[in-house]
Amino acid sequence: PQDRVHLHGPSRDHDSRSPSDSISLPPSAFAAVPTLSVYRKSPRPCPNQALVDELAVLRSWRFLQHGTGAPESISYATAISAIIGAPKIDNVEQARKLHKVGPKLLIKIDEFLTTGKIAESEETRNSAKFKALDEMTSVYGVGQKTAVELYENGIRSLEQMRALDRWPIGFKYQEDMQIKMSRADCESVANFIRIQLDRVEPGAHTVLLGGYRRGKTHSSDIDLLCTYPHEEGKEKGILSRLLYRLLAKGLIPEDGVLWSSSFASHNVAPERASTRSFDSLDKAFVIFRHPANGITRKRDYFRRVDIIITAWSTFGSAVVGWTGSTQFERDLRQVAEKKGYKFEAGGLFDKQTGVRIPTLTEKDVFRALDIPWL
DNA sequence: GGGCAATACG
DNA sequence: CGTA
DNA sequence: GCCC
Repeated sequence: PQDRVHLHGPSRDHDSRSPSDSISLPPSAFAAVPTLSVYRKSPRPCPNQALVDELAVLRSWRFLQHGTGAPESISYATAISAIIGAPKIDNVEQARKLHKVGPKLLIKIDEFLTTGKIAESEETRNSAKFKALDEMTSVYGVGQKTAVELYENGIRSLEQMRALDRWPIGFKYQEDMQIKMSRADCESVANFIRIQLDRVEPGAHTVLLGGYRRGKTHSSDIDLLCTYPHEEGKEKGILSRLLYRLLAKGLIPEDGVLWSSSFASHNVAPERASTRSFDSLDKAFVIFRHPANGITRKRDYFRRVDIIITAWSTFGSAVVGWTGSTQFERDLRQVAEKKGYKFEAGGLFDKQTGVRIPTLTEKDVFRALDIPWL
C-alpha cells in the first residue's frame, strides 16, 4: 500500500507534465508546493520520477527495518510524497524549499543531481538482507517484525520459510499473488463479482477503488466497494449473501475467505456483535479464483480481492477512505482533525458532538473539509 | 522533546 | 502482530 | 527524518 500515489479526481494519476517543465523554476515555486498531499496533484510518472525511484528504495529499506509506522519510515514517505508533488528539481536550492525535505534528504538529492544516482540506494538494492526481508514480507501474514525475527534466526529464503509450515494460506497462493494485475484484469474480476452480486441483490452498485482508481497500470489487489444506491439500509446482509454465492460458485476457494466481518458475526456472541462500532464497514478479504478465458488467461489465477459494503449515506467517505494513497489518508485525517472533524472510511464526524456529516459523494467530503478538487 | 493517521479484529 |  |  505504501507505493500508492495519491490524487484527487478519477483522472488523478495521469501524466500531467508539460513542456514548461523543462524550464528551471525559481526556488519560490518550490516553497509554494503545499505541505500536505491533499492540496497538491501527484502525477505519475512525476517530473522527478528517477529521483523518486532511487529514494523509494531507501524508504522500503526503512519500512523493512523499522516498520511502516516508524518515524524513520514516515519521514521518508512524507519527503518522497512532497517530491512527487513538486516541479522538476534541477538544483539543491529548489529542493531546499520543499516542506518535509531536510538536511539528510538534501544530501541524497544533491548526490542524485550530480551523479544521476544514489550510492546508498544501489547498495541497498543489492544487499542480501534487503532482498531477503523484501521477499519474506511478500508472504501473506508476514510483516516487518516477523521477517526480521526470521532473519535473525537464519531464515533467508521462501523455501526455508515454507519448511516452517507456519503460513499455509500464504504459501498456497503465494505464486499467483506475486503476479500483478493489469487494469483489464481488475475490471474483469470486478465484473465476475458484479454478475454474482446482481443475483443476490439486484440494483446493488459497485466501484473499483484502491490503486486501480488512482490510475495504477498494475495492481496487486482489488478493492471493490459495494452499496445500494438511494436506499439506506438495503445494503445490510449483502456481504454474507455474496460470499456464500461466490463460494458456492467456486469463485472463492473453500479456504479463500481470509477475513470477513460478516461471516465472523455468525459465531460471535450477540453482545460482542453489537459492540462493533456501528460505523465500521462490512468487509471481506478474500482469494478470488479468476477463471481462465483461453485467450489472455490460459489458466485460472488466484487474486486478492477486498470487498467492502457501505450504506448509501456514507458512500462518499467510503470512496475516499478506500482510494488512498496511504499518504493521502494520513494527510486527510490531519486536515479533518485540525478542522474539528474526524474522518474514517465509515464516515465524517463532528469531533465535539460525534454527529456524522452525510457524505453521499466524494466531493461532499472534500467540501466539508474545504479541500480543493484538483 | 513531542508528534508523526487511524482502528477493528482474528 | 498483521491486514486493510 | 523533519517540524514545531
